[in-house]
Amino acid sequence: MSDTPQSIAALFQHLEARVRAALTAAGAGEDVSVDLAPPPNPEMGDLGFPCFPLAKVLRKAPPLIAKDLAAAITPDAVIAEVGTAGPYVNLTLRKDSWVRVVIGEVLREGDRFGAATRPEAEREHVLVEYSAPNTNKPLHLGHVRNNLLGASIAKVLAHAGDRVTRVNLVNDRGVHICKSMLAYRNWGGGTDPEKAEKKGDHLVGDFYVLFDKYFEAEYDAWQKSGEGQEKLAEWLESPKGQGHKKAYDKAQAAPADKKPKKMPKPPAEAFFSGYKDDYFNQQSCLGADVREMLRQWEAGDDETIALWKKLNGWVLAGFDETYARMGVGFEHVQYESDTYKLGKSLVELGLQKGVLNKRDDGAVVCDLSQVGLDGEKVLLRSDGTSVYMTQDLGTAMERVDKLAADRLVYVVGDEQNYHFDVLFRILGLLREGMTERCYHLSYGMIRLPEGKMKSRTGTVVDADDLMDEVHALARTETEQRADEGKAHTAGINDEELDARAEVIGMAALKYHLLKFAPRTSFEYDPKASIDFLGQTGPYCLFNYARTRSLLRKAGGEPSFDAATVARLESERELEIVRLLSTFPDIVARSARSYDPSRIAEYCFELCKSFAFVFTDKANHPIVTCEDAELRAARLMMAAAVGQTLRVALSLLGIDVLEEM
RNA sequence: GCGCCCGUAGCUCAGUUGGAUAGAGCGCCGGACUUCGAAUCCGUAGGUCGCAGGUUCAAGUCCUGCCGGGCGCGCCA
Repeated sequence: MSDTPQSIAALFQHLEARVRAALTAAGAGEDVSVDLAPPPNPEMGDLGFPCFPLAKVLRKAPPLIAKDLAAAITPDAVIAEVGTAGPYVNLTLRKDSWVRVVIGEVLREGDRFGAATRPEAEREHVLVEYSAPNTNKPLHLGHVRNNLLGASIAKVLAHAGDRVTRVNLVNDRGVHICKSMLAYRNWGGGTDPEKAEKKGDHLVGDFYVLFDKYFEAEYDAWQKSGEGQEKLAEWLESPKGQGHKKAYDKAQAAPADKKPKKMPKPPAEAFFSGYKDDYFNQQSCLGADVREMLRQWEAGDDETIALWKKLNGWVLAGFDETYARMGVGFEHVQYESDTYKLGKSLVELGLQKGVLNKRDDGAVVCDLSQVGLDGEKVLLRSDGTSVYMTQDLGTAMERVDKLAADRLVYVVGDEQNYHFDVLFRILGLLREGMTERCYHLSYGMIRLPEGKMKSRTGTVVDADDLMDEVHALARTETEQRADEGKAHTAGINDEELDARAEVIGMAALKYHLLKFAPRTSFEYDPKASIDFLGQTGPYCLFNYARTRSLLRKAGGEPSFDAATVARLESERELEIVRLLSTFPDIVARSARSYDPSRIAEYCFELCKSFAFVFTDKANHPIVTCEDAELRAARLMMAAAVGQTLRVALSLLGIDVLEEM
């Protein structure tokens, strides 16, 4: 009795040890896992486990084993009762010590609640790379998901006990950057963000679109030219062209109910859309200009570098504004213009180790059959230049060696799944154990009702516009409530109104994008993203505000008292306590599975459970409770809910409001 | 053609190392504002978990095949 656990973790450990002891006494081996989970019905108990796996070892019927085990686990300072339900053993906890430990820990730990504490030596250094924007156009909805996901998982990992470094690898060089630069030089007329009254990233993005417009016109004209028609005719005669024509004719001739889902394009259209990249690289004047510009950039041409620096400066300044508003940041920012040459020395190492080999044409490749994949991957072109994969290999190795990272997490869309699979496996070839250190936090694309987002054609949801939009909606909502005299908005000034609208709008957006598991791809519904009803950010904020309102009315934060808090004993109150007790485990699971949506889900569950008690004024009065001791206990509970909610929401990057 | 991911309520999605009666939001329908904040709360209805086999004491979860959808498979990034 003297060894009553003083923390949630100790309490669970104690329970597991009691169960383990009973299992061992019954003759089960150490390998049988103890898996305590709440029974489907609270009347059965608080935690239970099935005895099926023991049947083989003990050679007895599961219900009999359950009976024996239940008898072997005697009540103690935390276990009130042990019962069985068929093959299940169920523990009922002593509610007083249970409530005392849980609420006590929440209020004692404050913003550290749910955080894993481990010795410094055991903390791993995790590097989270996210955002990784191209400096040729502004950020869009896809980047928003990436940024929110990356920023959130970084916070979750840190809370779960890792040492986290957030890294941005800015893609600031290459053909696509030169397209914007060329368009600006040709048709920009010396404009700048100030003259154009436009954020720098948007201004540069306009030139990227402009380049594409000119290029399309050029390509269009070429298609009608003799040379274009000649190429088309050549293709139509080729086996590939013939094959396509056959498929096209067949689809055309098919009866209406047997048409294929995806109609093949008319032959000419199919050829020209497929030939676009070849045209850009072979015939296009603009393409040649862009390549020449890239060549000059690599040669360090003063004028080109100056232009590059000017445009990149504008874009990065624009990004900084967007990042700041989203509440995301980085400890390290790397630029590809600095890192793109990394990896070449690794290729040497790989050749020495014999895991890479030089092909007859001079290219250095990795035979992927070594790692269970098909084909080979080129790491150095025959002209000796490196590819994207080579840079990634070099960057990864450098992060491990120079930044002393134990683990590398890459937040990148799922269209690059294969790339990272290959990358991690080749890293493993170059150095033992590297594969296991890497994780690709892959996430699904967000589709628009019109289909896929394409920045060149302008069918994008711009990040800045999106934030303006959610802000405006939250503002309208808040004003409306002020007018109706409902909300706590009477007499607040415009500045405060705006600040609240920003928090509420961003909460709606962030929650909406983080509540889906990362791998889930979904269609972007503008209405749902700013929804305030149901499982949403504003709903969570609202319930947090309710807890704060209670404490204000009661005259401030309650001080914890173990004897008093034990007065919480209704089923609904105990459900809240149970939920609070699981938060540390939720954080750990979220970190382990790299999935912030578990935190989002948890926030909602906790809110719902609190709202149930909060609105049950007949049976659960809080501030108005006449029993002073019970009132104090419930205020502690409200404080604990608010505290936990604030921590959980902060892991999603969501700020809270005292009033809304 | 090959590889990976997905298919769960009308819609959008959860579902832990396989465990007890598969959940939530939205929508629908029906209730609840003289009382701590109705941006709320409670309740009802809604399921052959894509299909067919298999493994297991136990399968939405694991294996195989098929159907349907997405993504990828370059000396691009």
